[in-house]
Amino acid sequence: MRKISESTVRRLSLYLRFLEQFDAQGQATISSAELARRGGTTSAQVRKDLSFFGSFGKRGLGYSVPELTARIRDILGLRRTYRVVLVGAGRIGSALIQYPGFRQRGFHVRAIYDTDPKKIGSGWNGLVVKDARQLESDLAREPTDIAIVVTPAEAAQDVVDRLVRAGVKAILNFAPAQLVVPADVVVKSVNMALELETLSFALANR
Amino acid sequence: MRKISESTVRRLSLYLRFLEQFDAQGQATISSAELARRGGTTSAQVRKDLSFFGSFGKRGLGYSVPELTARIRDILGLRRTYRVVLVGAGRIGSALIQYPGFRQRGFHVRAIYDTDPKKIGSGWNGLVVKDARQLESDLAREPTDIAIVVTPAEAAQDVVDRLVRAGVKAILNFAPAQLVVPADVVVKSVNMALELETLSFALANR
DNA sequence: GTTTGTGAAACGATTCACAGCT
DNA sequence: AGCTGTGAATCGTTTCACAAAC
Repeated sequence: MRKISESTVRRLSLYLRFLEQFDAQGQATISSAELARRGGTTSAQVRKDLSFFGSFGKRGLGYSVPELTARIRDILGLRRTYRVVLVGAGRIGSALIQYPGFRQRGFHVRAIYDTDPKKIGSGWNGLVVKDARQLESDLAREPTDIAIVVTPAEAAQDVVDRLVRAGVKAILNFAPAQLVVPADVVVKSVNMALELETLSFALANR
Repeated sequence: MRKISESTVRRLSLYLRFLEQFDAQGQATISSAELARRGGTTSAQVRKDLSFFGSFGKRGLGYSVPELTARIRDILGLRRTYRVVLVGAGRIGSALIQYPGFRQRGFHVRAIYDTDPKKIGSGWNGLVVKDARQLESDLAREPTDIAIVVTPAEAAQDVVDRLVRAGVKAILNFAPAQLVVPADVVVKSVNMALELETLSFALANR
């Protein structure tokens, strides 16, 4: 497939959220202009984003809400569910695991790992924290799509290496570390301090 | 000042983190090539990023680690500390407030607000959760730079409107909602479900 | 000899504008 | 008449490549 930019993918996710809202309100069709208004972009951008994947609209009419919803779900790979494991049973992990948005969209957290003996064995939202040493044997038994890494920065690269060796192809990283992975593994890093720094930059430069 | 792109600012944050590490190791100088290697970019990109703000290096030698560190801190507005308030005393807020990276970089969470009577008055990492109705009067007394919004999606726009009216100029938003603010207010949204969807897209399109 | 700083070139993303369907 | 789909034009960002500084 032609190379799709990250911004296009992020906008598709946004459009999907709006489409779900319109669908819930029973609205049958929607124009690119209306989607653009909601998403803070332009109608041409919406049409261009969609055009990479096909032509889903009707000229003069707009897009069928249920159809476009289904198409975008398809494009984003949201028809199936994903097995997710969480490495690091700290506060951020704890918050993430209970975030309803994950489950709603088919991301099922199936195991939590930590190295701290005090945490191992404790219950966590219906799951028991497992010993991180079990990671390899568990993943061999239960192939897993996505790992969320919430370890301290020092531990992150080692954990990621082990996850990659065990066949994990997608990693969401919250550790403030720059991770190295093979080309066929995709990493998305979320770094809170960095987000705040874009704000302080904006405040300082006005 | 000339318009600086968001990607440049994010990279500067990254460089800063690396510089701090090099500084801790007592390294005196660093080349754009070495910074690039660590940050997963190119030396030309590093030099271009810095060139928007001045020329900080010595040809043939590289950059003085302490000097460049100081310059980037300056650029990012990290010389001063920031008063931060948190709106929404849920799990994500709880995790964020204890994240040491914030305090280390001068972002001081000074108050937490919620509307839930069961949460109001409870202790939270040395702070007491306050009634969200106090927001306006508190902000009038203690001007605040940054607000972190961790409310449910439905409540977010209302909270943001009140924050903006009270003079807050920068908002870090974790609620899965598209927020509308005046042009002089900067909003940075972090949306976990959207991050995961970029991963599922990558997994689906290989 | 090494590495910066920076115009110029290449690339990529967004916006324009309009022909083509409904 | 209204709105999509899409080449072409525009705009912004990254990479190249080299003169200048050390």
